[in-house]
Amino acid sequence: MASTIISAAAATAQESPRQAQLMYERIVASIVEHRLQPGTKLPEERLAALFAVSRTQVRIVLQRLAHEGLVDQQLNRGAFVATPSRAHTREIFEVRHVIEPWLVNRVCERARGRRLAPLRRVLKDEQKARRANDRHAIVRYSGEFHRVLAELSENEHLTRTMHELTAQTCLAILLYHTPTAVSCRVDEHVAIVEAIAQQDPDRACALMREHLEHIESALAEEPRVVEVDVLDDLLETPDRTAGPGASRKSRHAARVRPARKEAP
Amino acid sequence: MASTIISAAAATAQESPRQAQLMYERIVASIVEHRLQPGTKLPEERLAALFAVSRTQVRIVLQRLAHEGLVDQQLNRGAFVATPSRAHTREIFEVRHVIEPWLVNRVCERARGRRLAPLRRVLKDEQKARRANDRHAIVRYSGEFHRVLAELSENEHLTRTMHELTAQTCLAILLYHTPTAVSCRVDEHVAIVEAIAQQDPDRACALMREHLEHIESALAEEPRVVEVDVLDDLLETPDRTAGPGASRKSRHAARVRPARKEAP
DNA sequence: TTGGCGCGCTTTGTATCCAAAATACTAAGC
DNA sequence: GCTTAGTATTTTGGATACAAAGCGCGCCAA
Repeated sequence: MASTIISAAAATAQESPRQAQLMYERIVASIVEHRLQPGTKLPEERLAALFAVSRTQVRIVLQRLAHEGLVDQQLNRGAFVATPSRAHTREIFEVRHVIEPWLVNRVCERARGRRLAPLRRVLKDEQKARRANDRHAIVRYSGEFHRVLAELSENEHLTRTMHELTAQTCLAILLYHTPTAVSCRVDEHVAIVEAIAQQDPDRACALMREHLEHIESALAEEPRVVEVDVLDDLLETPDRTAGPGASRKSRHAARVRPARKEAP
Repeated sequence: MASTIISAAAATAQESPRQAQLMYERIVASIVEHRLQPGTKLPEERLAALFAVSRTQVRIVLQRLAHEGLVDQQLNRGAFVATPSRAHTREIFEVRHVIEPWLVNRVCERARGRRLAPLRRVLKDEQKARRANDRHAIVRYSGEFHRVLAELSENEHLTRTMHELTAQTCLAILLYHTPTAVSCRVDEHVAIVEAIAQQDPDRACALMREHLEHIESALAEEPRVVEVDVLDDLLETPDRTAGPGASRKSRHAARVRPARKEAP
């Protein structure tokens, strides 16, 4: 309803791709911030209505998300937020173990002094979020740290890859996170940046490796059951100018994905 | 014409996605085998006719190829076989330098003895292609070697990544290859497998690093101008049962991408 | 009461249609 | 003769309409 108004005027020009891009970013953000649960169904019509675009645009975005491993498209059944298996999660961390120490090394070489500013900024945001106890922001900035690190490597390909990996990691954490363990301790991020700033690549790499191991070791073997609602939350994030009245939660309950049927 | 007949009967069932998958594989194969030149335009209607599918299917496949970095989609202008810049090419090799030594290590640990058979098979095919002086097959198997290596790592994510990287490397080689240099010397592949078989990870890694450096150092700074035709070749590969009459080359000349207009 | 089966509704998959943009062509002017 | 502007054609972008598959509900039977 509100969303319809937004783009009613813009519907004439090529505003569609803009809205679609927005939809993409909103979905990714929602996944990363743990506001969209793994397994949540993403019905095309529903998304089309939410973002005031045609199903064509929805499908393009869903295909992209599927390629990035954030969405699972099932034939004739629709798209669901990905539910990474434990094996898949292990692979994700395996890849991160390959890439991230290298990233740290590279950033040590290339980004001295002022160029580390973006990293420091994320640390600050992360700490702020932690003080405010804003769970959504905490998990977002935790991942953001790794993404910014990738950006500093100035390798576009790895940056994209890390974008995908961190987002998938967020899903894995949500699924396998044990209630007691803390996901991503900020002091470890701080220590890594310190080591980089001191031009100590070996130490920085070691810290990164430890850090990744800490995150992974905090994961349980069995996925916990997640309660599902959401989808309307997608509209919240962007313009928080809309006022608090808009943020009623879980109006429509979205179905979670049932057990997938195996090859018949 | 001929292609129309092929799928006329199958058009009823959900044969479309099958044909689309075929189209995807055929295009990738053509790129990898240097039968499709970088910059070649891929007109939707044309592909639709060639593979007897609707434009819808073509667009899905093109989007996928774009995401994999093999195709460059330009707004309102269409899809072109990617033309990786020199900078992009450097990135590709950077990533391969990160991943492949690790792959070698992993394969040393996991794949002993009989499990190396797939690698040995590729080596054999590669040597055969070399003896037959079949340029298309040579370049295909050269890349295949690295892909199979990734598969042996049993990490799906890295396997997919290597699939993309090797294909992109093929494009880069075609673009920047200096006429004198040989792209990928088979004896280096053999040596790597030997080192793996002897459970000598350090040596295997070193050889892989050298190998990658050799490939990269054979590239020129400036892209060479490539003559363009093709597109009909896409139909050749699959059923070579069709007889020699069908393989007339370069019937329609496909336009190469003109200089892209920068942000206006 | 419960389990299976069939029917109707919902949602997805696909093709086609229309509009807009770019390219190619033609003709006029310098 | 070459360049340039205007026009026609081709090609892409996007939405919609239609067909097929899935899913839930209710009914019937055990």
